[in-house]
Amino acid sequence: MLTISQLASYAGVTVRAVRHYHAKGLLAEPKRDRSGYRRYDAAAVVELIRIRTLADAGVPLSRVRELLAAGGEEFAAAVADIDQRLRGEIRERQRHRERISQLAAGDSLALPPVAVAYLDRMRDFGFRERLIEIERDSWILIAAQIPEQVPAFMAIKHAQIEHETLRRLYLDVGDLVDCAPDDPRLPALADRVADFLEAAAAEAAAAEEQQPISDDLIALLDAAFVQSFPCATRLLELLEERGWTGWTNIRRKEPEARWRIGDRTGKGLPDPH
Amino acid sequence: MLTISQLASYAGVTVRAVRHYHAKGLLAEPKRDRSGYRRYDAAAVVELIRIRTLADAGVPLSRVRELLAAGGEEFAAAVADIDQRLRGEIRERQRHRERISQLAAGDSLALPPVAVAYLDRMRDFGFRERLIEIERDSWILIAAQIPEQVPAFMAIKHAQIEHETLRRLYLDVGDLVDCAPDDPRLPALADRVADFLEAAAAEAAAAEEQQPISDDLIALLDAAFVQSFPCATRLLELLEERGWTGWTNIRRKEPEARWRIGDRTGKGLPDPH
DNA sequence: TCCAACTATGACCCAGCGTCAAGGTCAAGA
DNA sequence: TCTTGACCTTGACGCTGGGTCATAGTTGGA
Repeated sequence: MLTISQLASYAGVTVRAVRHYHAKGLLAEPKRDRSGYRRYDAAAVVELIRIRTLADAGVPLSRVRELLAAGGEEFAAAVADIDQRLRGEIRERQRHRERISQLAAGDSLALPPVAVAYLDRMRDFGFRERLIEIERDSWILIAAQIPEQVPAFMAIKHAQIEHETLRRLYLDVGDLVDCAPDDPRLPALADRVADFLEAAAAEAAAAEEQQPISDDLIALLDAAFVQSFPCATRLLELLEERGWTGWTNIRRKEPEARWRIGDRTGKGLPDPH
Repeated sequence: MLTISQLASYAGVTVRAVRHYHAKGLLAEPKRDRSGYRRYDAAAVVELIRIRTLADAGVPLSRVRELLAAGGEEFAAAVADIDQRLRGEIRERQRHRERISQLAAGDSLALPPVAVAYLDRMRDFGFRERLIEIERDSWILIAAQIPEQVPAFMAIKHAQIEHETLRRLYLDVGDLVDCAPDDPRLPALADRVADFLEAAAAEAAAAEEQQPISDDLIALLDAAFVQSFPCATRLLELLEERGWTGWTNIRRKEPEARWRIGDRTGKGLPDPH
């Protein structure tokens, strides 16, 4: 008669595994000797090897019993099932490999290549790194919500950044990214933004109407902007004085505002569902 | 400010996952409102999306923090590491697929094709199914211990089974597989076995010396034989009377026997290590 | 005011064992 | 005979990535 460690070593498994199989009901508990030790016969070795053979072939322990008892057809069906699971797991890892290599290639997480290209273009033009990070985070949010619309928006953004007047305006916004709310340059900047919007109002409105974004996302993006840009609240106030409201989706102020940027009460961010 | 479910749905994860990331220290706990509810800002959404992006690429959570903080080089190194792990997991599943398909092809678990062929040959010759099962179990044990020697032994067995006199002897052993220990045919069978051994002694000894098997394995195989063959003990006794000892490795009885077949005291099966 | 939907914490669950912990047993050497 | 080291026993926690209750407090709209 064999002790548990002899049994285990004959079958090439650990003692712990044998006990585990007992606990799972895969291997019958043998009789005990007078001191309570398990004592096995040769048949137990054969059974344990059969269990291991299945387990080593990727059969989950929960199905081992079924397969040990199965005849040809059931066995084949179960094997087909397990093989399908294995293929699924392989495909999953392969997708993971693709994704992770893309992450390693791009310099920024969770962004499509077009967006990374846009951020690089901003660097080319000498935008401040802080502002680029704010942009990056905005696009992470957008890509997470409406990934299919990102290319269209990126096309607009690329056009905008190549537009000299607009680019200078952006650059100047970037220069004030860390300024205090009472910075004297803010009102002048607000004037320029308002002037530009007046000049390009029709054009901008048309572009924005093309792809409507949900209010939720706009509110989230505005909130992100305000949080990472200390004097943003002040700038938005100045713009409101000049008849414009919002930032992500800036538009002429209407008589009654339905939501406000920087609103921290939660009203501006209803459940997106 | 966002509630946890709003945060979760913006990032496309479950509330439970968010709390799990808090518990793991991946996502900073936000401030609470007066009722103890977590309140998030837009930056938390970005951070959560970054975490999900990594997790969705197969990065284990335990490494996510490291990768979020990593610069280009460290990131690349970590990615290479993770990719290697993924490849290993893929290879493992592929091996599993191979093994399991082999199991589905062969009619018996844990046996190499040569052994399956031998068992089929036994069926051709009309051996009893019980005896075939005993053979199968023996070969499972052998294949588990010394897989590399199985083909050599199988060659011997194939030769033996094609040898008519020997085959008839085996067949008659098989016919007595379920007999009682006092069956009158047993002594006659023992005589025939002894006679055959006398005649083929030199030959058999030479064949067995070729590939020595460990005493442990021989004892295990003999024990398996005795357990599944009720009158085996009696048959072995009769053979001992005729000057032969053992079964798996049957040989002339020596003046002092170092181990005995069917010995249930454990002495015959020392730790194989 | 009530109810549905949310939030909080805590705990158990899955696989397949590895790894202590704490104590009992056994065989052999001094 | 005592000791020592190698076994044996059960029980419990750990890992991964959360899912799924359970119980209780909160919120918001009708």
